[in-house]
Amino acid sequence: MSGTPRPRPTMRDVAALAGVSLKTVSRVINGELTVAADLAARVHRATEQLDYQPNLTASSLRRTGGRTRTIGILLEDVANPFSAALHRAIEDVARPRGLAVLTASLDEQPETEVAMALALVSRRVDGLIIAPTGPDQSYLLTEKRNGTGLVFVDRPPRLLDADAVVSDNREGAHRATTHLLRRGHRRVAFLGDLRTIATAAERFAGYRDAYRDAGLPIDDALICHDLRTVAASDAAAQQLLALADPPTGLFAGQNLVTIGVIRALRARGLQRVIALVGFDDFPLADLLEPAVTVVAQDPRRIGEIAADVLFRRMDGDVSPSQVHVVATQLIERGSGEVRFEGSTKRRPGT
Amino acid sequence: MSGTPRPRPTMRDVAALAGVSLKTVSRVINGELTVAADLAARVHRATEQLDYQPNLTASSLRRTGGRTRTIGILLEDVANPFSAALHRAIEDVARPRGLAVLTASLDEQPETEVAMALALVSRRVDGLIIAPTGPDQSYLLTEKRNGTGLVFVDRPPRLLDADAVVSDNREGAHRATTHLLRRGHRRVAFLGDLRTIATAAERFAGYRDAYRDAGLPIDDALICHDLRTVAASDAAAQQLLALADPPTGLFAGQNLVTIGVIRALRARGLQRVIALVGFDDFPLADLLEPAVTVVAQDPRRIGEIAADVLFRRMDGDVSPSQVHVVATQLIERGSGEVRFEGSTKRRPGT
DNA sequence: CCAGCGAGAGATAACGTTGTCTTTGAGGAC
DNA sequence: GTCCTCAAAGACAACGTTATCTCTCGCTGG
Repeated sequence: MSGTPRPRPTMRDVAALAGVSLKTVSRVINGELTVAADLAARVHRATEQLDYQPNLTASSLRRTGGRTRTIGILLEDVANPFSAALHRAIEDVARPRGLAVLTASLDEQPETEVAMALALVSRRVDGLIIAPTGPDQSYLLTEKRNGTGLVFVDRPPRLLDADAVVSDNREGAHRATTHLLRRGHRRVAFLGDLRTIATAAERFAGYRDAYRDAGLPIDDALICHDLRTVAASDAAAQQLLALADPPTGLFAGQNLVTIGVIRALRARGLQRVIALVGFDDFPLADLLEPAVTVVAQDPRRIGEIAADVLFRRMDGDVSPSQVHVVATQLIERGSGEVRFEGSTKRRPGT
Repeated sequence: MSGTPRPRPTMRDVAALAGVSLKTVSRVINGELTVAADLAARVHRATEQLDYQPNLTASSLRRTGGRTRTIGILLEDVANPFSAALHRAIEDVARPRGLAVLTASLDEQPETEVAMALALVSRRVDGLIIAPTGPDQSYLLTEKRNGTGLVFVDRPPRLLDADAVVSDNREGAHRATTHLLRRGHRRVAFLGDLRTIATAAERFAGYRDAYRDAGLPIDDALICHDLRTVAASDAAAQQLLALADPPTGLFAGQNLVTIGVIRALRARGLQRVIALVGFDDFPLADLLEPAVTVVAQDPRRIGEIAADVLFRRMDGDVSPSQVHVVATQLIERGSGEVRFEGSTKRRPGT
């Protein structure tokens, strides 16, 4: 039916049909007010008749500053709830400004981060919001100097001076751990993501701070790092629970880790015996039994702030870059309020 | 430190530094093999020295066909798990082809659909994957004729001939309902999303089919349409459960509806008494008690097929458009296997 | 009545690239 | 040596816009 693609109408075609000059069409399309009403009307009629769609590619090439009205977002994984909420929040701030949003998932692969950042730079995005995964963002130095807005989220940039918006990971982890210590637990295990990830390291630091502030010693046997999947976390938690002197409370330093830990507790029927606090909220946490106590981050807020900061930079703000810290919130739902009673020794039969 | 943005280096600058012509630089950048090795090396050295990044905006303006190496995806909401999984699957197919991905959320607003589609068209995306929300996609007719690839997901297009990839909603709902009828339930309630949404209508049709095939009558008092939120679904379910002659089984025709229904069942302590099957799987459905039986869609598969079809179209495939139907899968987890025993009459005290 | 002005409209060049054509020169056949 | 061929490299125009400059009026004020 359609056959070979027909050439798209251009401003030239509109101008010819409306009987005006090319530049007049440009003025009308861009809403400049120096065009007589009757000419503007003729132009509008012509655009409709031809179904003309302006070519933003050409326009940004010519336009001063080369603005494309497009920004880029690099996230860990658009399908994970934290990233997705961040994404949505940024989109909501960008839309009213007429900005389109390019997205990509990095999957903790530094090479992907560089490749995608450059791919978006080649498309001349006006700004970039990045949840960095590599150990070095200096590859963006030239870009920053060239005028591209640059804001980091979730984790601060390294070897590059730029704005960042992050959760208060250390403080949140401190609160979670203290929450358990206050309820009588002395053996609180830490289960966390890859230590090379800045947020994971911060959360571990918060855990240690809490022990130090409570004047209690940490048993290194209760520390599990580098858990990247639900399955790995499940296995690690099961191993902890099988210790001769097992933990009575668990602090899970990440979303998927929390899920894995819950599976482990269920498998051993300990979900009402062993206390659990997770870092980062997740859907349905309140419908599980027991409902899961978490330190909730606020991805929407992080996204909104990041977008605001980005747009200020894109509008020419050259004040010194800043790290914005977004507070976390401890949500008590039950799993974290299980008190420690009795012996820390292993219950017979489990 | 950075001060005013410096102008970006162009191919011209690279050419000057390397002592070759502009066109030679273009050839090297595009990997054409007709350049002598020593010249190519000089060019590479110059690009690195200047930190040159090709301008894809300019290149797609000039390039035959005006390809931008960018596609657009319009989803209901990038933050909902179904859309996010779809998004991720498409991204995974697009990445190896060097395509960047523009995304936007439509929130069931037809005007947003049109506005965002045109915004992406203005940016000259090579293809569009759309989960349509409006009643009429004919506004894309010109675009299709102009050569933009066009594939619809989740719901078929209306008043426009184009490819679509959808779940087998009717069959899935039929299976879910039959599953309940086979376990002795005679009063199975239907709770669904807005009837104007094509998928919701299909799922309701499947529910009716199942009753018809079983030779049983439907009680219209057990039908609840137009549930858009968890809260509304909760309330609607509670009302159903309070009927003098309440349902003994529930079919929830959508994600959020299922969650609302679970809340209602919990509130009345009926989660092990009344059977529930939900349409569309969701994270942690297996960790709830009882675990939730669902008809799972396969958003990854839908996304992969949509991307494949899109790329074929972009590569010039002009065969007649087609609707690809992706099978659903009934996952028995417990909530849907509760049998009906005894009277359909209201249990005293509930 | 005419210089001067300002606003509306058009002509032209340019943005950074690639398509196409032309030039250059090395190498081979006669 | 001459002619032809062919590959490499460059010159130039063009993609669809917008920035800038110029031109044309109609009006105002003296």
